[in-house]
Amino acid sequence: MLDVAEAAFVERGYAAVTTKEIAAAAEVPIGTLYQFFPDKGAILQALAERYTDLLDQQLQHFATEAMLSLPLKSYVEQFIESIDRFFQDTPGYQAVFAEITTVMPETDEAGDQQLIQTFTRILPKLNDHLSAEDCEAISFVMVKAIGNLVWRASGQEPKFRQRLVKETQQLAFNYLSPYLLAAAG
Amino acid sequence: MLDVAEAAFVERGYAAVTTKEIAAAAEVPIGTLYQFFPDKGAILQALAERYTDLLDQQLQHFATEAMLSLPLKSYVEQFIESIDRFFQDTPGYQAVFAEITTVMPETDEAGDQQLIQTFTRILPKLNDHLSAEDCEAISFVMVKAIGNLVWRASGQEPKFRQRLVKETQQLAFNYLSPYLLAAAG
DNA sequence: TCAAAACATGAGCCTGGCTCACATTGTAGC
DNA sequence: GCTACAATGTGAGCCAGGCTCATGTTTTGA
Repeated sequence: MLDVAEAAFVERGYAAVTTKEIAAAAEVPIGTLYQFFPDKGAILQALAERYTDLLDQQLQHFATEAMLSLPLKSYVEQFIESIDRFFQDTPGYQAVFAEITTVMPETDEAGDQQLIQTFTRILPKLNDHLSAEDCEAISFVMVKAIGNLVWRASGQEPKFRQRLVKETQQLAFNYLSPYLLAAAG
Repeated sequence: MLDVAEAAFVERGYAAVTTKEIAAAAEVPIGTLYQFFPDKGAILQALAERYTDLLDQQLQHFATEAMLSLPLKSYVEQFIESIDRFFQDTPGYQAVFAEITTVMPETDEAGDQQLIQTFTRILPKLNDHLSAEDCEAISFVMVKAIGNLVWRASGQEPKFRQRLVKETQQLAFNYLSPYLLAAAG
């Protein structure tokens, strides 16, 4: 049912898809659809949560020993590549989150907050001198800046997209270096 | 008329405001409203263009001799402070652009593109060794990353917001340094 | 076997964007 | 001043889409 809605949203956009269509495509009467979801927005929200959990899971991978022991440069590069790949492989994510921001800003915020928290928990493992405040601010910047950049990049021509991903890696590395490199105070 | 719509959108959000209400508040019949704007989205678009021009004008200020001769650090700091101030002083911008992204993505894209172009024209004045490609990629990153960061920061608690603005300045400076500092190749 | 509870259904309500037939005002030729 | 015609203003109502709820239909349990 969610999958049917997802496919429709991806293809034609949230606003253009009617609840009647979703119900018809899922081969259930509208009444039944409204027993599972209190309103149209809830369908979007359910999808959003599914996606955020998926992306969050990917981030978790960067909390593993193997990853944490990499040089910062490689770590950041792989991190961003992984996000880029997620966006490429999950076209629904974009379709859903483009809408979520306006239709349900709280849900969008909650999703970002989940990612920020995950990242805030990773940071001390890279440098245990960082204060909690630092970690929160850095995570915020990373999630909001990189999330938006990679998202916007994914809509560009492949060649330019490649370049933008590289720039994003540069941006992230240059930003994090002073906080995370051994030389930092 | 635009001002009436703006006030309503800021207060209650685009979706919650009906065209009938706008017409009533502006003391014109709906028919008349629809002579000025082909549809509800056009009102939003008109507001968006007004805002983008306003912000673009602020960016132009950073193409002046006086500004260009500043050290990169101060230049970047003032640049971002200026954007932050714009967001603070122009609550309508946020209300409008939160919607624009989904309701009229082309318009949103066009707005960003206008800012990117302006910035692409400034960059060679800071370092004339940069290729056109470099300039475009850097501008893209700056507009999308900083725009989003400052926007999201503006919804946070004042103290945290301050911190985020500082981090954004750091982010921008660290990113631009290799491209723009004399030492750079 | 039969109440009564639980669930499924889709006709239709309601709201909000937008239209268009009609009213009003403005213009020009006599 | 009067009439014909154009330009403009107006708001009742059309239509689509989100959502409800009265009415079946099935399940449960005594």
